Amino acid sequence: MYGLIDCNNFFVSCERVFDPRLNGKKVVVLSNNDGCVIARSNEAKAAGIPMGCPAFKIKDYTNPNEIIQLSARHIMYRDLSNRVMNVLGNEVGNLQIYSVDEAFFRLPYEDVETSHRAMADVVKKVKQYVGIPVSVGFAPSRTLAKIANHIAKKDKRITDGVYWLVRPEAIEIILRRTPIEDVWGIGHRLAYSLKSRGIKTAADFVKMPPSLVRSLYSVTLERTQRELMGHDCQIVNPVTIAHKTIMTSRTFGKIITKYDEIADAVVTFAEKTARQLRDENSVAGSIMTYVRGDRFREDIPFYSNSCQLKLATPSNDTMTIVRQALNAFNNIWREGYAYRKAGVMALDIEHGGAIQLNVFDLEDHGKLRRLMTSIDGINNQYGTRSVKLVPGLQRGEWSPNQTHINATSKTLHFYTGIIHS
DNA sequence: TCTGGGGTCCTAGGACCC
DNA sequence: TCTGGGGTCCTAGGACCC
Repeated sequence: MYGLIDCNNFFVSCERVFDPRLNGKKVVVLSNNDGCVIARSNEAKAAGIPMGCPAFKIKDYTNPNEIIQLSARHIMYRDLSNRVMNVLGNEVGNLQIYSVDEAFFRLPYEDVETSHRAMADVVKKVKQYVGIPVSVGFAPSRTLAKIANHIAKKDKRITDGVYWLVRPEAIEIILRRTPIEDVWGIGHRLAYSLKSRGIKTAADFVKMPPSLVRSLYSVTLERTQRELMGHDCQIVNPVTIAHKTIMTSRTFGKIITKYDEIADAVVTFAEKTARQLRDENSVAGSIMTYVRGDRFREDIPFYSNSCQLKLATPSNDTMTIVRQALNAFNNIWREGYAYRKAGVMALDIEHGGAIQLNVFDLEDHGKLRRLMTSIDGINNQYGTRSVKLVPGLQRGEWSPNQTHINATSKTLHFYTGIIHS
């Protein structure tokens, strides 16, 4: 039996914690570049604004004067997420944190009654201590727990935020009411394909012969099907285990054409990637840099490319990562194109092995001098602003737009400074 | 005017080897 | 002119998730 706890409208709920005036209003939180909608209050959902809606299309759905648009503050969301997970972790073991706003766990007690009371209590405590509304769904598999959680959120008859989807007859009824595209693991491509075969609901899907599902599609989809039948297929790889890739990328706030300005972004992304590697006690075996133009502009030539380079020795050292990211960038840089996005990715990651030398371990002056010599060398080669030993993202020409930071919660200045982690 | 960022897994196909 | 069969490894790309 699996439980899934999921925060309701998480980013919007976070904003409301610090600004109660947002309660009852149509509120949306926008993606990094104020690009599109990544969280909606119930009121905004009721107005018909879809997830992922580009910000400039919001007016197609509702009077723009009635809706509050906010730039995302991911550092603050991460902070509140940790607090939610702490409250939850005190109550249940085997917590698998799946994303910033949801976690799976095993039945906390032997019997259903006690488990239900315990979880209803957790829902209350999270609201009371952290200020975030959450819902809990229980079911025999994680895919069904997703559906159960959805019901816990939607069904008005559920007043304590906890819903059990366990009895086979109940599961059957619910699957009949679940559109195929609402099943976890079935995106719009698969939903489109399945519908063309007459599979419209989760119940239709479960009736397909599993061997057919596998031969027509994949083992992944067959696992989803078995999960819907109530079998636990371990389809989740919780994010709490070590990362296999680490990426830092941004869409620029405007089109960038100059080498130095993009190199500045690449260096910044590489610094952050290296820092995260060290935070996770990992080293990367290779580094990839990519650049791309503006995919929505048809009036200018589009260019997109990437280059992956191995490191001589797996490393998490800022200097090493930055240098290789710039090497990769130099391989793909083309003069005369308009760039809108760049990113740096660490791959072939190894964990927990021998700790590599990194710049923050360098204490004696000889090492430090050699380090600075290296920095100078790189700066000479790539431009004076190439290397900065300041962790975190800098403000450059490429910086994303964030024009909707909620100014009313001024005490949160701390959260609004630099781009999110 | 304006369309995010950061992940995972699976598969097909090519390179290479014996 | 002829030119097998079977295996592994790697990569690119496509699908999905929040």
